[in-house]
Amino acid sequence: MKEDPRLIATRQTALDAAQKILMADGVLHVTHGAVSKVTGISRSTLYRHWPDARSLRDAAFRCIATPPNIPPKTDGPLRSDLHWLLSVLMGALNDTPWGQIAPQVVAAASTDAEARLVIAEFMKDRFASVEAVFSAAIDRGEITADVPVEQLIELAIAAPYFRKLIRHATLDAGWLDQHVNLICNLAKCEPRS
Amino acid sequence: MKEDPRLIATRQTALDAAQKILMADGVLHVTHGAVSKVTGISRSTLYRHWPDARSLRDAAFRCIATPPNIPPKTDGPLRSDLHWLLSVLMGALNDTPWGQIAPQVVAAASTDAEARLVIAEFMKDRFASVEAVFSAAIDRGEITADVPVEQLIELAIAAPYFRKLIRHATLDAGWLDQHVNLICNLAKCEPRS
DNA sequence: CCCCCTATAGAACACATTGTTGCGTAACAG
DNA sequence: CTGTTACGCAACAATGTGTTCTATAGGGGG
Repeated sequence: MKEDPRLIATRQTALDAAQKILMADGVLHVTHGAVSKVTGISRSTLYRHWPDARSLRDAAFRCIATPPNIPPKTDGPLRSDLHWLLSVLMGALNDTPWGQIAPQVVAAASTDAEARLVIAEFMKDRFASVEAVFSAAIDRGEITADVPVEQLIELAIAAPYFRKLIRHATLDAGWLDQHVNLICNLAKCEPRS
Repeated sequence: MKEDPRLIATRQTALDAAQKILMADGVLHVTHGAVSKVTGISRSTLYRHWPDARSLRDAAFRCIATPPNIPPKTDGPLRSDLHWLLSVLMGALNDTPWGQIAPQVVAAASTDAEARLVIAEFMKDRFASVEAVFSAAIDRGEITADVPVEQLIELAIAAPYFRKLIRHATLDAGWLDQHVNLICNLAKCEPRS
């Protein structure tokens, strides 16, 4: 028993429109009425698919927040691996829908457990990627095992997000170079009590 | 000609209620009707003070976002100064209204220039505080002048905000110790090309 | 102390958004 | 071909938004 093609078509059309509205006008404007106006789909039909405004917004969020796959690279020197990985993250923030809606997900997360989950899973993947890079460096003996990897991962990821979401500063190649330098130095310098 | 005390009283009462609603239920629920219901102030009166929903919400935001004054301390060792300063910032994020509404300001900033301004000014103060600490350390000769101060400031501040707003992780004394250690190490370790 | 000014309360109004319901129609599946 | 199901449409209530009018109560200047 295959799924009714009408269901699929409606869902697809509506979600496409919802995403466009989300990115263009913000979460507040993602509404059954607005999607109906854009797509021509009846409002009651939309309500049948997404019973309330929240579920509609959540659906739009989830569509966009799907993380891009990050092909692993843990073979080169630490600096090289980190640079490549962070450039991917930076690119996602700069050039994908995720970068545009992330602030709104962050805000939603302050009152909404669902949004917190979206972020938590998203970040879990990011942390795992960076962690793999550091682990490989330790295995190679490039850095010692006693460096505070957890903290370095956090700093590595926090900086681009902070610049993008909070400071609204640019994320360009020049900044990335400096950032990677700093993290690498930190990973390789001896802790002084 | 003094200002009518009724104006002042109304504004005060309404803004207090608006702030409570903002923190408890989110920006969406800050509405003339809601404030009216809580305070007993007539809806028409509220509209006379704040002509539309946006101005009411902005007013509530601005009330809360007023930064706490940070008394400067730049006399001790770098580690001590930094620890003290960041503990103040951390405390603000943990225990003041600002920590609760910051996510919503961040989200608003993605589509609203007004909110971007609020954040920019807020961060400008924070950066200046940290910068003063580093400058003093350089003057004392505790660190060399060639450390990338700009980046260190950003890392120092980015980490607590990232943890609080995005990861929703705890900001406790133990974490702060580690964080300060890391930043200090970074400030004092020799760059390796 | 009194009068004028003005802020407030209250009600009525138009309008948009949110969400529900019932019904006729059209499309899909077996 | 027939039963099921999704769709569009219209009507509906409830809430939020914003305006306008009038009556009243409170404060300040003379």
